[in-house]
Amino acid sequence: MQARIVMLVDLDYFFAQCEELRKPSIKGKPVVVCVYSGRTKDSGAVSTANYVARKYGVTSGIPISLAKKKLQDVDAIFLPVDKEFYKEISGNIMEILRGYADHFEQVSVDEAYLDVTHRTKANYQRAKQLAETIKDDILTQQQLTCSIGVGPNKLIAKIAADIQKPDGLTLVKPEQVKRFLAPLPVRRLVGVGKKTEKRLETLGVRTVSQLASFDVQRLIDVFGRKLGTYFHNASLGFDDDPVQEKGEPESVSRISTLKEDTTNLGVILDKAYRLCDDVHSKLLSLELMYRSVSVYVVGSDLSTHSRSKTFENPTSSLESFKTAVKELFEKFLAESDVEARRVGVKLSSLTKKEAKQKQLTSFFGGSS
DNA sequence: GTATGCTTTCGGC
DNA sequence: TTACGGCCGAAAGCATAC
Repeated sequence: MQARIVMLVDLDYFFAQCEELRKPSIKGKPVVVCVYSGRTKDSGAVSTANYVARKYGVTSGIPISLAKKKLQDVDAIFLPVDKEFYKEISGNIMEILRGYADHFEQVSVDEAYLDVTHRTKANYQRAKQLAETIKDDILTQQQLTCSIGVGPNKLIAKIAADIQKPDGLTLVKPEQVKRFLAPLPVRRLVGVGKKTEKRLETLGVRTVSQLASFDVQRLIDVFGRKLGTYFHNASLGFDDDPVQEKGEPESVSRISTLKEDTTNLGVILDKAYRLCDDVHSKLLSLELMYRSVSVYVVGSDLSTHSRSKTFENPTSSLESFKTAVKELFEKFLAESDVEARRVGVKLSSLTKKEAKQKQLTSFFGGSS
């Protein structure tokens, strides 16, 4: 593949920044955006907090009550998440970003990759100017800040964007890649999770530079050809994954907290079937069919569990969905004594609802 | 023996 | 003192296919 220039644009503390936008008077105060579960007044978790709140140790995922404790003597703002509002703002920004890219890929509500090779003539000076223009434009049009990483591929752009934030801009030119990556822990590479980190550590590999000098054949022996080759390439900063528009989602799910912990199938199904209706209507609006059904349980001890089943053929039936959900929860309750705190349902192995199935049916079904 | 697919769990945002 | 969401895709661990 020819030399590319890829950017990752990451909107800073996105949900909290959206709230500052809606109500500028809260700027400068700690802003904590929360998902309230509705169980008790303050049950729930922190989704995002602005940097003022982060100074007090309030970060994503901590319990709301803990966040309140950390901010007890401070004039802090606690707000419930308003996803629709954030999506609307995200949509505006993604539209702006798309206009600056040869190829565009939105990866989440607040992140997108831009391949800008052509319009910068593969020149980093121009790429830096373009990134500054993008930051200005987002600030002018939406009054939001972002952090941008620029590099020869998605792997480098992503890691670069994390170097300076909020309101950061980090360029890593091809000739800088090696020194940029060398000191990083292997954990920073996409594809290296906790287990893989451990396995690499037993091989004496902790940093990317150690990975880079590790024998490829041994990596392949340990991790298999696909993964071994990938690790080797990543350690050298090679990544040919193209920037391209995401197709359809791979799964559609909903999860919700119960009023009280329970092992009662009826109570669980009452909640789960309503989640099924939501997920199914989402499925139809996307014109997709599913082949796999999963259920989740988060136990009273916050342990997570799931069960799933995969059908022979894709379908879009709500009845089959609910029947499968019932079977899966029955199965789960029969083989576990976990009390359910939260329950969820998921459809996956999604495919476009189209002529393909019909062709198969008419081919095999003949006269019908 | 490796690749692929399915199931379950993990972790980032 | 404890405290605890919702969603997604990645990771991990098997089972089975090639």
